[in-house]
Amino acid sequence: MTDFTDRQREIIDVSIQLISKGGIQELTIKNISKSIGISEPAIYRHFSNKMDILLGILSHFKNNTKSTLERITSYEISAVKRLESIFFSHFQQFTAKPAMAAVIFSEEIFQNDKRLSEEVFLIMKLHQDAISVIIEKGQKSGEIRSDIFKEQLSLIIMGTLRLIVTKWRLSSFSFDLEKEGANLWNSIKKLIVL
Amino acid sequence: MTDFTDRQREIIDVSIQLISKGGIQELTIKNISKSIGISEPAIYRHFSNKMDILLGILSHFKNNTKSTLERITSYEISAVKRLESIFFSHFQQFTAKPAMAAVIFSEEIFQNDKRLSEEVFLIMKLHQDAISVIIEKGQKSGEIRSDIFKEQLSLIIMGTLRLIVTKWRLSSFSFDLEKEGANLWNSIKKLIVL
Amino acid sequence: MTDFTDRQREIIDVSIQLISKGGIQELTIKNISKSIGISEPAIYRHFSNKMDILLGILSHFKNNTKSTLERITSYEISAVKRLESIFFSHFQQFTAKPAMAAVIFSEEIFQNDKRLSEEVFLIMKLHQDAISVIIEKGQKSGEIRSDIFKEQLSLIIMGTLRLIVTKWRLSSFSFDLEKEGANLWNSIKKLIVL
Amino acid sequence: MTDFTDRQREIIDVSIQLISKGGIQELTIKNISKSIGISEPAIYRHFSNKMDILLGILSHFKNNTKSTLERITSYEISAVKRLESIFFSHFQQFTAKPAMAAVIFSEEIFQNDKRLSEEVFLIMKLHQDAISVIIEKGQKSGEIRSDIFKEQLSLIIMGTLRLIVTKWRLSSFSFDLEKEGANLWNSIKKLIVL
DNA sequence: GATGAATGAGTTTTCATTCAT
DNA sequence: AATGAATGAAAACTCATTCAT
Repeated sequence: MTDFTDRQREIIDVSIQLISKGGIQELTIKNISKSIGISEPAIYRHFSNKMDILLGILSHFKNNTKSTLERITSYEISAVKRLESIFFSHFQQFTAKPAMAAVIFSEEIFQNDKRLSEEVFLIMKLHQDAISVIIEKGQKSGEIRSDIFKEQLSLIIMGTLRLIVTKWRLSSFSFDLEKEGANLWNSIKKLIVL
Repeated sequence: MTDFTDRQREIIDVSIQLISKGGIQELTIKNISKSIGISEPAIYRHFSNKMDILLGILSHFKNNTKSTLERITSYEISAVKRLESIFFSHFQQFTAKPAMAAVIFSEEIFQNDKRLSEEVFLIMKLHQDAISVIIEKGQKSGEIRSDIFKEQLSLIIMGTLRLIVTKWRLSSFSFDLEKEGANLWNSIKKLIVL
Repeated sequence: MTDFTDRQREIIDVSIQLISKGGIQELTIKNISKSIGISEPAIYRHFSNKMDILLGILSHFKNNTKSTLERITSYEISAVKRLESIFFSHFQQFTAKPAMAAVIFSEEIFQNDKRLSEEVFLIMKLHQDAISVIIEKGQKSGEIRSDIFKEQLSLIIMGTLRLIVTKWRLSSFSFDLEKEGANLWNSIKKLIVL
Repeated sequence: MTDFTDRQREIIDVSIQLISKGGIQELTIKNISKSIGISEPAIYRHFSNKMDILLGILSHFKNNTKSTLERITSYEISAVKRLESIFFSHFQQFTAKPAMAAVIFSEEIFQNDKRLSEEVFLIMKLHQDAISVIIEKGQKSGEIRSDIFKEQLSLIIMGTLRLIVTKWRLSSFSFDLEKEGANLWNSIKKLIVL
């Protein structure tokens, strides 16, 4: 749970935007420094190298994921409502920071280094485990259908969520993600509740 | 429907493998030429620049997609069987050429150029339209439930397909994609058939 | 005969160690400050720039050389004993501070600046003149053979001394310099005394 | 016994000159390329990195040393003449290529990497072993005095040789190395022959 | 005395591409 | 169809130094 300084947060933020705009190829120290308005060497006062910036991005995502999931888990609501909350909180976050959408589901960006890809895998598992646990409870309480394994239901839910976000991004954010997402969720609900 | 020479096909193939291994950062003329065993300038005999290689990759994917979809559309089978065929033919292809799995769903790779991202968008739409059409037919014939829009069903199906492939890749191809994919498809079937 | 503050002496000391470890390339303000445990700008409170640190090192060597030579010259002993004292006092100093051995005979380190290389030349001359004077006395008193010019004898003595120190250093100080040096000196004595 | 291309030999040559002029700090890819008159990246066609250039320099020295020593060993001459040949051939080489003198005895230059320092150590040992063997023969044949160990005599000879070369270099090559060297050798001869 | 933040100039190295052969 | 040699541009990173606090 690393604590970042203001400048570090700024660098992470700008980096996410750069990746979102043109892929990792766009994430250069020059581009970061230009975006912030400081010199290139100044970046190295705040992160000892580029890898550390990428790890910073992932750490930021992980903290985000953790606190969102913890918040939702703390609510006293039904399983389906819980899943809905996860769905909707993602859409809210992406609408607020569209750049995040381009990076958080792009495992490819982080695949060229073990430490990075492991971290990505961990974040993915965090989501999946949380969703699986919720589904399991829903299945036990009779809220959610039990004729399909919870792992598969969680795959279907997450996959759908990811794809609509990807489409939203590829369409240059041309539709209302929160609205379309809500519609989509209603359809998923129809499929999984008893 | 560009026709590629043997060498061009070789370059495209090797390029897909390189991207699969380490992201686009790994796709350099040097790496391509080293993998093939020819000199760097030799690459330029076959593609006039790097962009053309990337376009070549996408053209290859598009041709693949088209012929697969055409083949499946030509069969006289039910809508559900058709969807299943699309699912399974993907899993077969990825199992045969795992590198493809890392590239075909990675829109981020091609996002830094308009011609590339448009091409990516087109391939995605090709799939989606085909699936939508099939679902529509299935809904009309009473095979598939009609209380959910075909666009949404197609999103759910494609999203799930994509995510299991991504997981397979991130796990370093550590499970049997064809088997797990078949299981998953059975679950999806339960959800969408009447 | 500059007087150094404690901090300045510390910086000079640490600098010698750094050069000893990895050549001048290792002597950076960052490395100095890290070794001491203060910030980089803090170094500039004590030396106005890097050149001044290098001059400080040489000044330190010069003071050392001078006082050693003066001390030895003050003794009322024979010429041969005097030469032996110079030899042995070097070995003692290097054994106590091995890092010095790597720097004091490395004229190359200081060659890229006139002020530095002149200073180096001067220190070398200090040694040589002292040795020459002693040899001359020894030759006049009949202690040392006179069929070889004092300049050449001094070259032979100093060259041998330097080389054994270099070998000691290149062997990572793996033998007892004082012992081996004493043996070597006995052999030299055989060569030069009548 | 690596074979170098013309360009590689040129790079090695220029590198030795640069180091001679201003120490390793002067040996930058920029300076090399500027001296030769090609671009910086062009250097990398001929050496894959800077380390390889340094290894190239040492390989050059090693080959030189080996062939010189082999040549001298092949002559049917007395031990003393042999030593003299080694002495004189060094002085000839340095007079022809003064830059070499600044690099070949500067172990410090190569100390920041294991592979380099090991290679330096090896070259030094090559010389020393050759001289030791010659001295041993001379002692057996009664040519050279036997009351001093051959290792020590070799140290004295090599140390003296090195120091006069260093002085020649520090004096900006201001005296005739071959002449002064010859005088010095005559004095050494007086010391070691019976 | 000391530090956090910053910078201009420079380091090694890689990249896509060109050209003469 | 292929290669050896080369290059301009740019990459990540380091260095000595400055300045406000």
